[in-house]
Amino acid sequence: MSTVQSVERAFTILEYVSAGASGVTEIAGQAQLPKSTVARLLATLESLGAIARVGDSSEYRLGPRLAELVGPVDATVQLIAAVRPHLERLALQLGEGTGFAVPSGSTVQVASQVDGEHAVQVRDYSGEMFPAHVGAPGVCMMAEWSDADLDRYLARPLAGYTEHTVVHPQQIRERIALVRRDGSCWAHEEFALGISTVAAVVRGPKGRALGSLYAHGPTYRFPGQGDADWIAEQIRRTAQQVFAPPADGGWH
Amino acid sequence: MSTVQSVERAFTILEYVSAGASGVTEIAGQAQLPKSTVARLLATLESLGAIARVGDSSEYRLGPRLAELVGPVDATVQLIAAVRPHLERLALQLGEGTGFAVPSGSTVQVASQVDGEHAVQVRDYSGEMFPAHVGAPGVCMMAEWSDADLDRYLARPLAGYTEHTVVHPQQIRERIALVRRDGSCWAHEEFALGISTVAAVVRGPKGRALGSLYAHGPTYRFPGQGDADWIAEQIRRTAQQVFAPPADGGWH
DNA sequence: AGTCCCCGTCCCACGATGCGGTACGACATG
DNA sequence: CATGTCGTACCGCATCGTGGGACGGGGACT
Repeated sequence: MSTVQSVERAFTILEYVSAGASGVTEIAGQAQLPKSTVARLLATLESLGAIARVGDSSEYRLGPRLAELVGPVDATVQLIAAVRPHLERLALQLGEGTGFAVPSGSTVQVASQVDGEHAVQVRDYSGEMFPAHVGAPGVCMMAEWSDADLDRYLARPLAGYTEHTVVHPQQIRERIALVRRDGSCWAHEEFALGISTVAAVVRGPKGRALGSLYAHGPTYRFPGQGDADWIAEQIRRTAQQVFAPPADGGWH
Repeated sequence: MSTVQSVERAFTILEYVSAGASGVTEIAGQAQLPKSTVARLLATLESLGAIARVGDSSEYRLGPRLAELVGPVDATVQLIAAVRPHLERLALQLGEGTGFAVPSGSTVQVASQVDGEHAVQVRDYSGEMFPAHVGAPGVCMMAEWSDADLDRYLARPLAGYTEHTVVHPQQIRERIALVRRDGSCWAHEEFALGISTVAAVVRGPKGRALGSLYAHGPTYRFPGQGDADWIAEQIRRTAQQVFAPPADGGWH
């Protein structure tokens, strides 16, 4: 079936506005459309609430309407609330800090963090975002990506946060293969010197990966000698418990 | 300037899909449009990723594209991260539990909660949602609404969670007037028996209300005798500190 | 098994709507 | 003051979107 050109153009304009383009002429240039066409589509999107002008200017930003349609904030807040008791229990069990990161495009964002019991701690990263390849939580999320998404991500230059950050695409692919096999991932001093992290994904009731649950600590004591496998097992086990199915084996 | 009918229709369809309507015929009926028109617009939205079919069926759901455009999860997670140290400090200062609620349509959702020091505590409400009129945080958010939004909300039957919940529209209007004057709000045993809450809104750098910061405790000890005004002052002061402007008086 | 009903898809004729060029006023800059 | 750029409004045109209707598929019912 054919599609509607005007609607496709409207979404193109929304993408440019979302990406920061803000005036009629700028958007027309980027979208390769006549100004009058862009102006008319902008007026339509504005009347719908999909975009809004900034004050009296001719600069546009996304408006409230799309957020109203999507409404995902509630789900993420509930997810964080559901995960946090597990983070607290795990922090007591391991004696180290724990955290939960949610995917956000090709980054992951630290959504919740619980301190361990030691005086020497990992600082609070709550709210901060990292490229997906930088550290165990993100690599665990990447293991859930399609091949196409992974290829696209690895085709671009990747930032190294420390000299230990794995940035070579082939090495990233290999460790993703390991994550897919083992269900968890260790990273040492990759997003910050002196910090080690082990992560596993939290899956929702329907099996979709919602984020990564992890523990971290100073590399000099975490993991303790011979503890890495046991700690990884606790991480995987805790991640599975967040949305554990009933004992009869499944959801209906 | 004129607007583009096809784009308006596409958004109408998105609203019906978002609200749960799922098939061509159902949406056509609700939107009062011919089936072929709806089918073509659905096909366009599907090709854009704005909606997606559920498996091989003809049921539609919102697709990932809109969430990608909006991307508000990051902002809320960052907001929660920004607020939490203030909640922790305030909980220590007051000796009672504190919390932060974000607006979600005509409800408010408890986004973060910190326990007080007492053995007798308010239980964890993290993630839970309440109608805006039920309790201090929501009433503070309502004080930010336009008159039209307020009229619309008050025109419908309002749930009472306890016999103390204020559900009479005129009384709600009066207390909103008080919030607008005083900048904070007390509520006693309105969303749950035995719990008192005092709240004030947290404003972003540009003055927009982002959510409500509050303290709560068992009504028998909170507030202490003669403490209500002082506690309210601490709540307002803490709320203002979350995004305090520089000392020169403003943002530029 | 046959019939009926409803759904979603597709096709096509038609004209309404969207397109895009252009002019103009407002504003910023030198 | 001159110039350049922007956003808006207008208008002629024809392309694109509309909507009626046919059709095949699938499910329900007898």
